[in-house]
Amino acid sequence: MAAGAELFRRNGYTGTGLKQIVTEANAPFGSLYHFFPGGKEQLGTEVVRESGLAYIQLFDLFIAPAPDLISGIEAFFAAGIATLEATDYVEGCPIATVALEVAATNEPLRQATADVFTAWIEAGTEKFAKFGISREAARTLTISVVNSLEGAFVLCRALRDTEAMAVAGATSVDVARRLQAEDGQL
Amino acid sequence: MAAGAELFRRNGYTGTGLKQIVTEANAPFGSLYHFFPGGKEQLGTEVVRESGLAYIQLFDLFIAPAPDLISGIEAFFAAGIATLEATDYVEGCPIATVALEVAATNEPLRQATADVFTAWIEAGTEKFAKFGISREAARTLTISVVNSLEGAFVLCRALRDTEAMAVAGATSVDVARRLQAEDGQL
DNA sequence: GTCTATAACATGATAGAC
DNA sequence: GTCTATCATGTTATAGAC
Repeated sequence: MAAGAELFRRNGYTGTGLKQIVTEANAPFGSLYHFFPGGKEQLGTEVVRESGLAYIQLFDLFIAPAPDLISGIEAFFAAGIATLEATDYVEGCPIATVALEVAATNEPLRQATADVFTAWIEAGTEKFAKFGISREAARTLTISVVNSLEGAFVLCRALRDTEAMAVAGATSVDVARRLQAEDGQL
Repeated sequence: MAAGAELFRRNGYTGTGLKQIVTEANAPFGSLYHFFPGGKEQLGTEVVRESGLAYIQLFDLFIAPAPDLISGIEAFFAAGIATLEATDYVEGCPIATVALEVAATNEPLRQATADVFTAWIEAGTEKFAKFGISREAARTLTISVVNSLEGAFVLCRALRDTEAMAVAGATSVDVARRLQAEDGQL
C-alpha cells in the first residue's frame, strides 16, 4: 500500500496502473484483489485516507515544537521546499493530484479526498488556536495555509523551482500577523 | 480542440481518452491524427498552451477595469467562486490537473504547463505594476494570487464548497495591502 | 489461501477504402 | 484528403491451478 501511495502521489490515480503498483510492491497480482476486493477504487480510497492522516502527523512535527505561530509556519514551508528539492520535484501533496482528477468523475474517491481536507482543516485549527488566536481566526489561517501550500506545489512542480513555495510561506506569515493583530484588538 | 480543453480540465490528461474527445467534438477519429500527427501528447500540449493564454484574457477582464488593486483582486476571486458554483464544481483551473499529473512523467507536457505559468506570472506582474507598486512587489503578489487560486480550486472542488476560495481572496488582499504599504515606505 | 494465467475491455495509433 | 475499420498494447478484473 505504501507503493500505491507513492505512485498516486507522483503520477495520479488514473495515471497509475495496478500492475505498476504490484510490481513496485513486489507482490503477486492476485493478492491485490484478496486484500482489496473493491479493486482499484477501494485501494485508492484507502491510500488517500491513510496518506491524509500521515500528513497531519507531518504538520504537527513542524508546528508543535515551534516557540510561536510565525516560526511554526516558517518551519512548515521550509520543509515543503526541502521536500521538493530532495525528491527533484516529483513528490508534492499526496492528495491534490488525485483530488483534482476524481472531483468530477468518481464520487467515493472525491468523498475520501474531501474527508482528508476536512480533517486537515480541523487539525490545523486546533493547533493554531493553541497559539492564542480565536478558533475562527485559526480556521481561516489554516485554510489560507493549505491553499498556499497546495497552489505552490502545483507551480513548483511544473516550474521545477521553489520560488512559489517561498512566496507561499511569506504570504501565510502575513495572514497570521493580520489575524493575530485583529484578535488582539478584541 | 475546445472539447479536449474542457475534458482535460474536468478529468485530467490521463483520465481523458482520445475517443472521448472525438465523440464530444462530433469529429471522426481519423481526423484527429490528421490535425495532430503527434497524437495525444501533441493535442495535450496545444490544449494546455491555448487554455493558458485564454486564462490570461480572463484575468485581464477582471483586473483591468478595476479602480484600484484591492477591488481588482476581489473581483477576480469573486469570479472564481461564480465559476465553481455555475459548473457545480466540475471546472477549476484548466492547467493544474494536467500539471500535477505530468510533472514527473511527461517532459514535453510539463514544459507546456511551465510555460503557461511563467506567462501568467509575467502578465500578472505587468498588470499589478500598473497600480503603482514596484515590479518586485508585483511579481510576489502575482505568485501569491496564483498560489491561493490554485490551492483553493483543489479544496473547493474536493469539498464542493466555496469557503476556501473566499479565504483565498481575503488572503490575497492582505498580501496586496502589505506590499502597497512596504512600497510606500521606500 | 496464494498466486499464475487469462478473460474482457479500453486505450492510443494506423492502414487502407472511399 | 476524410474517415471507417482494425491493430497491437495495456488496463482492470477473475477464474482456476497449486
